[in-house]
Amino acid sequence: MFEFLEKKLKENIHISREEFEFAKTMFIPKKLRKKRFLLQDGDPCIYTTFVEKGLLRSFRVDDKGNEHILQFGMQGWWVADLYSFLTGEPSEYNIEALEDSELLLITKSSWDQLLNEVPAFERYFRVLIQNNLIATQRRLMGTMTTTAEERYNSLIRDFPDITQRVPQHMIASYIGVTRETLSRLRSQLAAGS
Amino acid sequence: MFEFLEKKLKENIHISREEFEFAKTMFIPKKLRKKRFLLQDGDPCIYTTFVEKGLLRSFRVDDKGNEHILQFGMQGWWVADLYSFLTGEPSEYNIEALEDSELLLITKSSWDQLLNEVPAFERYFRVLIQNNLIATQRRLMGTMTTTAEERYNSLIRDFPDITQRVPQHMIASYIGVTRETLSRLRSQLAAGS
DNA sequence: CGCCGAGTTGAACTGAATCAAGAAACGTGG
DNA sequence: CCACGTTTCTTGATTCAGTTCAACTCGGCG
Repeated sequence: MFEFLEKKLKENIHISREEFEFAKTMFIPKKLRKKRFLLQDGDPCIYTTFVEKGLLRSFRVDDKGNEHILQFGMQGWWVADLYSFLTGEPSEYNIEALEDSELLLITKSSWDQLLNEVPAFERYFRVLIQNNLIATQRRLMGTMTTTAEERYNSLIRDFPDITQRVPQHMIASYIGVTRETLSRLRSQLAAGS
Repeated sequence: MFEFLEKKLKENIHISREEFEFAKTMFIPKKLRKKRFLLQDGDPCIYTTFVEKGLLRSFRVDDKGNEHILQFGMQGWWVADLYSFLTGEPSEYNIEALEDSELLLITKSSWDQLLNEVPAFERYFRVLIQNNLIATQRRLMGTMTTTAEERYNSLIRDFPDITQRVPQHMIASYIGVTRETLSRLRSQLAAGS
């Protein structure tokens, strides 16, 4: 249940066996079946989640009822609504399993304790958040500088298997277009190649 | 020269006088006159910069020659192209002073040393980057869910003095529209109120 | 004085959204 | 294992927000 977390930690930081054993006690293992929710908007996001296995999505629903995906969370990724997690305010996001998933949950107070008692975790999360910030800045500039087609292409370049694992309308709501537009885009791409 | 940095640090973390004195030796003070560049695309971003006084912008120029502003850096903010700073790769961003500015620069190796020797700095930057990530995620979702008008309104709500300090075409390239569109937007707003 | 960057306004154009309808794929219960 | 309803995907017609191109104004500054 902790294999992938251990792998990811060891890739990034150096921690002792005792520290890892201590860390393990801070997490709550949870299995979440496909289509079940880990967080629903209106509720506070009380956990940060590590994906041991499976696939999550975090998304917002706007006033017109359209979904907008902030993040897909695959194996080895962390998923949460950071703002709600840190402040305790109600979240505007939903987190849903797109596949049967095995998760490791950690509460804010356990997380704080972990960062205080094991400085290597402070570093681990700093680097993690740093990389996430870089990726999010890229995606933001992408929405301003590139067309929907280029954004689609770079998504499948970065995550080739995503087309097999998530329905197209969700890919559309990740790159920021309607499903109709993505459908037309794809038929043009298919014709052109 | 270090007043504002000291203030910001003390707001967020607890460090001893010795630690702060040590930190001060790691920074390179620099004055940068309006319209001068701190970073030009193609060069690696070798510094992370704290703005003691003045105003910076970081922006990209796309293939059509249009500018897209990633960030305004006002007093108390940090500015860099994180990716280039961390990897040493050439940057795709420019950083320019919009007002005569007083800056504190720190190189990657000094920064690494600071984080290693003073754990409170590791925490400080983790929190800083975390807040930046939350803000960037908000802005990203904003580009997908809101109109140019709403984005303009929330910008001036968050930074009321920005309209006095930066020309309108730069505000346009921050919210992601052309200057013409912003101009029309504003005349509608003025008429409606 | 003349020039240049900044801002405004108008007209034509365009990429994507919206509205609408149908086809294909999927899974759930009988 | 099939039947039926739901979800997903596609295709077409129309609309719309924002871009592009172009011309003109205004204010500062060498």
